[in-house]
Amino acid sequence: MSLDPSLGIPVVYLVDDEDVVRDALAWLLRSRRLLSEGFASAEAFEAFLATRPAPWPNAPSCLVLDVRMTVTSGLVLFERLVQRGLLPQLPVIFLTGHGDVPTAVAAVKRGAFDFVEKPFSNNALVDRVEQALQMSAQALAQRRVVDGTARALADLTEREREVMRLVIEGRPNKLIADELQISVRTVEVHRARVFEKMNVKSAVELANLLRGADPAPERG
Amino acid sequence: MSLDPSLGIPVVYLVDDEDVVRDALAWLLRSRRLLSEGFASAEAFEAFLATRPAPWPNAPSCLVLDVRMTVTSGLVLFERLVQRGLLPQLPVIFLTGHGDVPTAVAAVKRGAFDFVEKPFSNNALVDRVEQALQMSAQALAQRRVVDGTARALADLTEREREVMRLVIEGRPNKLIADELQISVRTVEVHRARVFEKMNVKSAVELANLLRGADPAPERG
DNA sequence: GGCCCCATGCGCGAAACTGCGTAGCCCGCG
DNA sequence: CGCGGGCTACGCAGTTTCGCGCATGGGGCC
Repeated sequence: MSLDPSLGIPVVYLVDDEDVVRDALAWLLRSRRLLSEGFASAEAFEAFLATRPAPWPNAPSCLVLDVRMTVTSGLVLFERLVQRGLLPQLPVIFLTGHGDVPTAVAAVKRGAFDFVEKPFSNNALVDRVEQALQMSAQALAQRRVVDGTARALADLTEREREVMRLVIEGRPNKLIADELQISVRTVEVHRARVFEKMNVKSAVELANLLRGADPAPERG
Repeated sequence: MSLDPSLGIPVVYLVDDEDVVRDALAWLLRSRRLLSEGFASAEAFEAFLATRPAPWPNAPSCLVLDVRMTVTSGLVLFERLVQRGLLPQLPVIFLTGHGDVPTAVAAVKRGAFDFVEKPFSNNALVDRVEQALQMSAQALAQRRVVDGTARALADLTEREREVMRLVIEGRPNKLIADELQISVRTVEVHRARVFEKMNVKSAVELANLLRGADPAPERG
């Protein structure tokens, strides 16, 4: 496997309230040439998050998270990360001492990357971490594309968006003009501007561009 | 929640080698007005599958599957169903007596709809079954669309597909003609035939149609 | 009063769509 | 063998749509 270097150096975040665990993990990861950063509580990690600029992470990252912690449980922190939409870019690997099937199943269904019981095999864990980083890299690349089109989209005029909507439904200018109660010429102007701003040359390209730019549904 | 009646009556398949469990589940489901069908082994269920016509299921269905069974484990059967691509249309709810986190996590990550420990709450299980049926119904509806376009696609000539490919890349007829070393007129003919066979009126509609007709990637 | 957005008109050339007709090729059917 | 039918390919002509430049005008906003 190989990570796109343009995405930056991968980082593994460790959140566990036991110093020894964090230290052991940090040592393990370091021995495999993986950079890590430790936090002793969910609060500490969230405080760290608050200092990060908006589009975060920008480097492939993953979170190794202890389920049971004092003050705030790993599950709660996880849920907050889900809410913030950080999941795809920051895959979460749970660590737990006490195997609890319903919790594990719920976490995975909710989008956790993995759920590992302690004690764990060093090899296996590092493998999972690397797979998580891989997924993060993919998500970051994907996000770049989506953000790009989203920014272009935001730059459109209201009218232009309106015209665009009808264009990507496949309607000819004439019908669009009719529907919006404006002249064909005006539609053409808007259409041209949309193509220009979205950096495409045809309606089909525009449609193709917009297909990848919307999220997928959830599961039960 | 409501199921599309055009999809047929929902069926819950029960695979468990213990008669009492099957009977209890059948009774439970029946009391909630859900049709079920029991199988005493993975083999029995697969034999049943073999008697089914190719596009199956055609009614919303789900499988309640015991993990531990003699002869063939539920996990093995599950894996075979995954291989056959039955998962989306036939969500699988695992039942297990012995909580095993790694197994549960692996199953869910592999696409199992749920993983429930015995003993379970009747209410909760029926809820999950109904959600699974709901998902199945969605998957079936989705499959219909995909199959429809796939059939139409298969009805195209080789040349027509070729032209179509370039059309949905957004290229004008002129360039397509150039690329295929044929006259513009011929391209127009093919293009028109493609639109006719695919039952669309514009290139954008065609692109939109083909977008939904391909599967999604996997997870680690 | 510039500046931007929206809207429109006119006109030209290019591209697209359609109908009608032609034609070679291959293949199966009687 | 001849004939119809499907596939591919092309031309001509007419209509429609598109793309674009040029010009005009009104309504906000700083």
